[in-house]
Amino acid sequence: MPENTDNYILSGLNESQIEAVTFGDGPLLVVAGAGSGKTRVITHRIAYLIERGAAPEEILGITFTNKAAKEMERRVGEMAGEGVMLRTFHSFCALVLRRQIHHLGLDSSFSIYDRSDSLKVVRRVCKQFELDPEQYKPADMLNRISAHKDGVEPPEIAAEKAVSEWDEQAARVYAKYELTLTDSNALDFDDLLVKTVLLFNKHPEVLARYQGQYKYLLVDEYQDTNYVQHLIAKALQGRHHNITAVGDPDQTIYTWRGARMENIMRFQEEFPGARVIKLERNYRSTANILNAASYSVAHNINRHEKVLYTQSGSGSPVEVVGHSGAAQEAEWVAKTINKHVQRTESFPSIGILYRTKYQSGEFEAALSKHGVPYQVVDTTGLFERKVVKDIAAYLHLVVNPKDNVALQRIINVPTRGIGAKTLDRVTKVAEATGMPIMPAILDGAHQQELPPRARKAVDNFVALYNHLSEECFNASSVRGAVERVINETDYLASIKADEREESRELLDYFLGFAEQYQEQEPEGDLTGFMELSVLASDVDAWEPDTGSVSLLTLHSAKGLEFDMVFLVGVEDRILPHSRALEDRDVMGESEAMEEERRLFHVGMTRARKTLYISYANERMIRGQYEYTGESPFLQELPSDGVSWEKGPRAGGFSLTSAKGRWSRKSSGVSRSKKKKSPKLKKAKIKKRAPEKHAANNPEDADLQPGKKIQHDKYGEGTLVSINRAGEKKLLKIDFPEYGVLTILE
DNA sequence: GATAATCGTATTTTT
DNA sequence: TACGATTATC
Repeated sequence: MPENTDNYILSGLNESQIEAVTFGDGPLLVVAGAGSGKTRVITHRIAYLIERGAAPEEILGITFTNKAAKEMERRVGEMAGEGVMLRTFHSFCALVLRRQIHHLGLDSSFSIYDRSDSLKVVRRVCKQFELDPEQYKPADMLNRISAHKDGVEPPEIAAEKAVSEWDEQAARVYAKYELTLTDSNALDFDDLLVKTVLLFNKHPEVLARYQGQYKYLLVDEYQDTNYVQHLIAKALQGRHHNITAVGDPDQTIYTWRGARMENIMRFQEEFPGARVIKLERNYRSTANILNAASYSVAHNINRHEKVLYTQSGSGSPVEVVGHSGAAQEAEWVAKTINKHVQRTESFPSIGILYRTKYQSGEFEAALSKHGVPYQVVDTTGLFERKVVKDIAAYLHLVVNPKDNVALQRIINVPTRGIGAKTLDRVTKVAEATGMPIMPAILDGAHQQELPPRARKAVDNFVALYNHLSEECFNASSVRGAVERVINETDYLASIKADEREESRELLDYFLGFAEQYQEQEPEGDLTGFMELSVLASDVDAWEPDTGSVSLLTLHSAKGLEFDMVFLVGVEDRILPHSRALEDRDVMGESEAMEEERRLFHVGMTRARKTLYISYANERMIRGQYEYTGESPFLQELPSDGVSWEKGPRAGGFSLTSAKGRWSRKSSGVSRSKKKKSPKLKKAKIKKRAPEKHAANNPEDADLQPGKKIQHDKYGEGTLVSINRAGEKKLLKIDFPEYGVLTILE
């Protein structure tokens, strides 16, 4: 290896990292535990390859999110300049398909459907087939379709494989769904991957071109790749065999989306001669944090043994803190942050991590009440808001007139007298002509079929469409095009007065995004912008460490790190989420359960110095207070390096009478008034101090998991969990002699 | 055909 | 709770 490159590319790296960075040609798997510097290895390896003579254009780096791609681009840019292609699988495939999809007989102006678009199609198909929406839930159907696509199984295969009525119906819906998308010249997220594989299979000469171009392929987060993605990676490295995959099986948290840990586990079989390098030294966390996380995830059975070590000090203990309710938990987090800031007079990077999005509300309220700046990293961002989707639909339709979903979305938005009935007729007329709706009405197919009034309305719409097409075509910028659509449709005027301001704000953000897009992609056109608006998420725009606390889900926390982490809501049906508990099998734990545990592990390993884990005994779920209580995962933490603080013992509580029963009085009606601000949830500091009541029932507050309980039949036991069942409570109590029993009280 | 009121169901996680 | 979807009314 060239000696002179060592200093700036290799300095500060440990032995295994250097080995990975300087690995020569051939397949390489880097199994990198949390905090072991895997991103560094990738960026340095790219720099090394370039130093060693590879052209930047010959390198393709695949990341899991656009955000990660951007970050990597920045880091590679600093070390080795520009020109390396860094993208997600989805955006790379979109790029390939825009250029090559004509080989598959499709049109390069295709729309990309997000999940809600796809769901609309599935709903319509289900309705058409007159399927009972109870038994055949569109969302489940779509998940199934997606699973088939992940496995590159076309509808015919799906039908063959069906072993139940449900499977058969799903296959039928799948087939129709595919036809509908093709007619609309649209691809869904999965199609981006699947069509790319098809393209490569059917047209080896196209594949050969990409194989020739990309001599080096590096894939990050390999543990979360699915089958199609694996096929794409395999195809791309087919000529030079220079694939570097980096990942950590313990951080597989997307199996629900088809991620396969086996892609890592069986890497050597798939890529013969592959070298495997493990990165086992953790540079991020204190020993206590690392130890707690490792100990916990070691409870998974389906796992390859991996030992992480650190040379940092033990640090302060991991603190586990219980609370009576979710509001108290949030309050405690806010106060703890303030205390810390006052004591140290500094603002460390802080993350509040939770399992589900809806949990953010309590924290937003508490933080703003205490004047703590925060930002919610919300993935249901700008582009999924109705207002933005409406305007985007016009743009989609201009780019791709066949886009039936877009058309159906806006043909009567703002209302222009084209109701369900007219739309229905128009759809029928279009079907008769064999054309998608917009082309059909542009052709005047509706003229004879509609009553005068409806015809006029449709004619007006056609006129508007033509006008918009022209405007967009003539617009000097992407922003200009978007602006004209907003103006010419008179969209804002149609919004109810009290929501108009908010809509305006959202659209302003959208416009700002268009402008930003153009700055970054001077060559970019409307099609490119529309693509970005579907594939990008708000996480991509989020900037860490800006002197505010970050609120985010465990999933979106992947790959990030904070000085201080609050892992909150670590409760019975929240962290192992209730949905994961459902399919628990009798013999042991389900796959889903293990994934929840990995999620817990991912959360803990985000922390550098301080880790708090907290739970509440009660929280609002679906508008009702429910008992949750300690997560079973907490029992799996090591005793060393973890300190416990049970929730506040509020009020006197008569636990036992002579008969070992406990009395129960009326539970105070608790409520929390939380008016959700309709504004953008991103990066803003709310000033409101909502009323915060909570479950202040002293009895309940004292009935904490972990509490010793005397039972007249079974003796003393430890309360494991509490669930409310109507008027009664279901108590799970661990008795030394009998094990865990469930008692209805 | 548009609007308001009511009803029912969903909340895991995301490219 | 809170949203979307269906229904009732104008």
